[in-house]
Amino acid sequence: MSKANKPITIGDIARYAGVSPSTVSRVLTGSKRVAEDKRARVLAVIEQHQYRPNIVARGLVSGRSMLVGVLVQDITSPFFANIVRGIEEALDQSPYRLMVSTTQWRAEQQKEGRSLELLLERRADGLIVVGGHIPDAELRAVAEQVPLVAVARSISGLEHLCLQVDNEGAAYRATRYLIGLGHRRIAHVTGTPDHPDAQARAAGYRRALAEAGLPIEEALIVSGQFTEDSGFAAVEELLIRGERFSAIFAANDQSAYGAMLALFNHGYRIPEDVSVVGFDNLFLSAYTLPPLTTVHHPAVEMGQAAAEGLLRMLRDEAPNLPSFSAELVIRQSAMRARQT
Amino acid sequence: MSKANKPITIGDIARYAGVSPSTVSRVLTGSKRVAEDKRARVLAVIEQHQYRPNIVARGLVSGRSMLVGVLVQDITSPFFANIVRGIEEALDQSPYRLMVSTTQWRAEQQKEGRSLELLLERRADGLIVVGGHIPDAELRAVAEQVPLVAVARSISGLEHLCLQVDNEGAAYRATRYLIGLGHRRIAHVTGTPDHPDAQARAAGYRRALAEAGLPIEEALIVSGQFTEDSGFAAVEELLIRGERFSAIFAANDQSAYGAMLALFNHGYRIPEDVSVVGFDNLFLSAYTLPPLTTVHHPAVEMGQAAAEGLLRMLRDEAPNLPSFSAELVIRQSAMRARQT
DNA sequence: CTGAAAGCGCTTACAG
DNA sequence: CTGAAAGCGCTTACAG
Repeated sequence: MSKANKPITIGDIARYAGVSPSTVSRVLTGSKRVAEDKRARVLAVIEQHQYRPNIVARGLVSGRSMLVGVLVQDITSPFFANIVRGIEEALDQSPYRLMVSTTQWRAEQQKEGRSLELLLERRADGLIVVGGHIPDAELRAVAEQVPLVAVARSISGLEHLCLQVDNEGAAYRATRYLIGLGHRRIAHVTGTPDHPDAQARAAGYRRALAEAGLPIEEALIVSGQFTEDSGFAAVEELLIRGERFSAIFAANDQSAYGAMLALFNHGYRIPEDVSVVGFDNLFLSAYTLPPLTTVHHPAVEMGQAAAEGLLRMLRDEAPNLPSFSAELVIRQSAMRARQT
Repeated sequence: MSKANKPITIGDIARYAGVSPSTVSRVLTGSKRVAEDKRARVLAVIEQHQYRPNIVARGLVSGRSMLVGVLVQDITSPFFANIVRGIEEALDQSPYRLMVSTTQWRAEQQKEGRSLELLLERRADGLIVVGGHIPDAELRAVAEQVPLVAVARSISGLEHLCLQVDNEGAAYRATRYLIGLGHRRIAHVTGTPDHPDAQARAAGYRRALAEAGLPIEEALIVSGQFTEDSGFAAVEELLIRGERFSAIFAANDQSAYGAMLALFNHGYRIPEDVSVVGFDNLFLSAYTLPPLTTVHHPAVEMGQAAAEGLLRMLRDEAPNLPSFSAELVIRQSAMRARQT
């Protein structure tokens, strides 16, 4: 089991090439001119021995780990996974690597903070926070010490470091679309009630109704948790209570999937009997039966933009985060309301 | 933008506490006895200054990075994401952190090797390979240098380091189930043709047919890529060719989703007109319409087991990977064949 | 129990 | 252009 062959060091290379370690270092970093013949000799020896500089040691002297910490709520959620993918793509061109830590399945909030600790302890040069529930104050404190950017969550006081879509506006447009289709009784499955995005989307829903002169019926607003099963349970509840509605606006696609299953189980057809609109446009939403009409949330692009912003901060430039809009993608889960 | 306050070091703590750095180190590592009063003093100063030891420096001395590299084909695929989640859960209890690198979207294979390079360069203490297409030979070479474990892929010659389910057997049982339901013309959407898992599943399908005395019709076997769109295209092709079949066994859930959409678009009902069975039991498969009958692939558990095995290797113990079985989960996408 | 010293593998002024 | 020296922040024998 013992891996006897200890890695070869810069000193070994220097010896083999008949130069000093400093010179080897110089050809490695390209920092200064080195005589052509020596450079060639060093390169040959490196190639021959498959030498790879020890980034850890390099990091000690530079004071940088060349690691970007990513704190993600749940890597298993397709939306967050896409953000991470975007981050990884953007970081690939850079010398930075990704160190990830998941937080969601850590029951208590304290553990979430613990994830942060771990990343910091490892001397991540920068941090990208993806969703999650770490208190704003804590994040503000961290941002004092290390470049930080947040995706899909807001941090009050640090708005310029947060990448988000206009949730309220997008939810407003989604609801308006349903109203335009003639629906008058539109139910809403909210996201996790204390989540800012959930609140913003619910606000957009309410505004659309109000502007159209439609009554806002609290009985049609049921709270979910941004999950499939909570969407399922929410619609079950609506159905059991005997509420009347011809459309549902779900706070995200996952809860829309659950809503659709509840409808299906009760024998309702989508969209003939009830229209459903989601939010996020997960990849799978193009494959539900019927394909889901939803708001496109550009997760991959946001992840990329966040990483690029962080890279900028790492170079001591301004983060300069772009803004993204979320457009409605019309598929087949919503249709014109039947005459009532 | 400059983060002026440079991190405080063990030397600072020593000075403040009036002891030597060695002593501080000793209370930190708990390596040797330290007088109670000094220990208390040091601890107080550490607490007061929020000191966190520099793991990079520590790593230089110990020769370990305390980082586990995870090479994953595609973090965006729910199946792989679940494996990563399992890995993370298992590593959480340990002092190791996760460094991930994705490979799939790097077009050429060379780039996939590059991901490996990057992880090695960072001196990952161990590696977990999740899927992917890095050549076996390359992986065997890497395994010589650093503890390595593979999940959801095989490496010939390194079978004891690979965690896999019995793909052939599970596919066999899934197909048998369909046969038991009275289906005689069962189509198969394969996975990526050169992928071992895809081959094993196709072999299981063929064996079930053969054992039941059913003819194996090559026209009913269409190749997919383990993706939604490839499943869609495969079934489209079947339908356009006018093939007759009453059931489909898809090599994985994602291609089953695509297959279902193609069926839906052509007006076929599931399972009344055609039964569909998938493989993986992704979380979402409980929410498709109708819920998908599929083979449960214990991704999270496999990820955990892989991480635990690696942790064992890191302690110079035998990997001792457990074996997992994949059982059929019966839901509503398959039903008894109609009399023909 | 505890401090001074050496060393982990690199990089970077400092002198030639 | 290039080598010797110092130092990055820690840990670990080595002496007391």
